[in-house]
Amino acid sequence: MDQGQDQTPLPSPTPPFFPPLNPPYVFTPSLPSSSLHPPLEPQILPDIDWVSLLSGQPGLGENGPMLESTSVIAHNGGEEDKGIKENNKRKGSRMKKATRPRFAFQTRSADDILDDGYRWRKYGQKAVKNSIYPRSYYRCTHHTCNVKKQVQRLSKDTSIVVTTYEGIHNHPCEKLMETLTPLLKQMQFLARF
DNA sequence: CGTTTTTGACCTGCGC
DNA sequence: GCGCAGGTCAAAAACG
Repeated sequence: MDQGQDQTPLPSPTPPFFPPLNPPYVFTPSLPSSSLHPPLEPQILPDIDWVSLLSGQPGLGENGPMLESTSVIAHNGGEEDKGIKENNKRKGSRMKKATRPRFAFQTRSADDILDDGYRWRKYGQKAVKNSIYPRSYYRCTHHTCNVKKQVQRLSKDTSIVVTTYEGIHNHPCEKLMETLTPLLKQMQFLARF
């Protein structure tokens, strides 16, 4: 099932998603380009315990010590990934050893699904303890790409969606290419004169 | 009819 | 060892 993606060299240091870049990131709002939701006021959110969040520790969360916070928000396979490594130390074929980079950010949005330019297929949904909202699991639909993301709405502040990306896309952003291709063609055409 | 979503079952790690 | 929680699989259903 898994295909040894771990050895895949990272194509670039660029985060696997668009557009969040520098954590802690408050991305407001993030809505599909086609949607017509009224814009929401940008707002600085309270700190979150990203260590717990990113390492998949129990208590992801919305309750408890979560607000004690730290600035660690992106994981790149370094020391901070202990939790992930432990979590993936499995013998089954479906597990990876995983030192995959993980990034998480919050979005104040009415939509759970952010339009980040990539296509995702949902492969699971789980009820989360102490949360009225389930967590959804998505995988990039590109056949050679193994990037995953988790999406969960905070029950504490229902306007906030926490999205966690895991892995790096090894292919261009489809939507970006869609936009750029006609432009490139036009440039090539003009370049002939 | 191909693709995506839904959802229950299964697997694993962790705490007690 | 047991139960719980998180993550994934995979068959069936839904959708375009």
